Amino acid sequence: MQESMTITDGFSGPQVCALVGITYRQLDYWARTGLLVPTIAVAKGSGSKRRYSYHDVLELKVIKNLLDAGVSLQRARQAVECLRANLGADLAAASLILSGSDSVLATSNGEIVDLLAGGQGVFNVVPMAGVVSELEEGIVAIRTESADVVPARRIARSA
Amino acid sequence: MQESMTITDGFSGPQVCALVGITYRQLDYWARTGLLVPTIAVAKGSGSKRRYSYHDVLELKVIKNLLDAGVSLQRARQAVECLRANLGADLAAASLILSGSDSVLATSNGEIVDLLAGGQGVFNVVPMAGVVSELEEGIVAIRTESADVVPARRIARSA
DNA sequence: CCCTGAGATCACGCCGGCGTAACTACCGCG
DNA sequence: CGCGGTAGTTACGCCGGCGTGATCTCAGGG
Repeated sequence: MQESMTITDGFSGPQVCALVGITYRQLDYWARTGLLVPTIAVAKGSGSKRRYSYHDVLELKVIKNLLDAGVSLQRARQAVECLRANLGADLAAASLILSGSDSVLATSNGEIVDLLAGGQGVFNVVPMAGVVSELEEGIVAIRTESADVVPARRIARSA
Repeated sequence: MQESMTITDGFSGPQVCALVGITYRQLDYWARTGLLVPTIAVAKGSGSKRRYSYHDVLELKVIKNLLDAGVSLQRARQAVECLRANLGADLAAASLILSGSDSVLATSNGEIVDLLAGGQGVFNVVPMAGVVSELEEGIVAIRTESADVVPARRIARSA
């Protein structure tokens, strides 16, 4: 998926909103307050376009899931930092765990159990497999929609 | 601990604040908005006294821990409901898990792992052992303080 | 009875998060 | 160039949660 995407690709603001299931207002607010700033291209004024990477979108999806679980944006900030510190990890096989001011990407059930057993306070656990698969489905869907539009034009050109 | 407490005992508002680590304003707001209404005695106007049971205080401690983990009051409401539905459970050996609109008191690591594996979305996990032990320590402490005051009077009386 | 301490209540306002509508600017096409 | 579509920006206000200070009421003691 990522391999087929070049650096000039990425996702527009509205695309991201559709993929992640959030309002444009939310996305804008998060960009403005520095929670999640697009890594490919920031906004340069009215009429310009932000550009988000695959990893940006994944992070946003995690934020959304945390919000749905009643977790605050402040706390979600911690999750984003952890994910950005683990850019190369195999996320689909991991669970992101927030505990106090620590954050861990646990890669086995044993690791999770150990963390929970050693804990005081509440843990927020984000199984990443679901996040990744859901996002990939969404990306396939919008790429398919875009492809539907483009080939029609190309057919017209060759005829 | 609970056995030594009769129905007329319980904890005052300010005692609860000290035990749980919250402000009076918070406690008052939660009582007024119905998040956690004291079960022994509600407020009956200015100058009256609320009275909280041990289980009330335990629930409040869970709420506080959830807040500290960035979880919203709305979500904490779910935790309270689950705990109230399990009044007789051995809480010290369980973990409270919030998942979507479901809540479970898991009593084994295997159960926790199964829940996490079957999940979409984010889990809030509250290991109850820490909550219970911390609360019991706190209760011992305030009972000790109260006892310090009372015996001194009794010594004076026998001398 | 009066006073004091304790607990509850009231009132105002702050802050975060974001809904909603209107406005601005950019880009591409004819 | 003009126009329309699209995306970003601005502005106002709502709501939840609660800090802070002032006020009210109850209960007990002198």
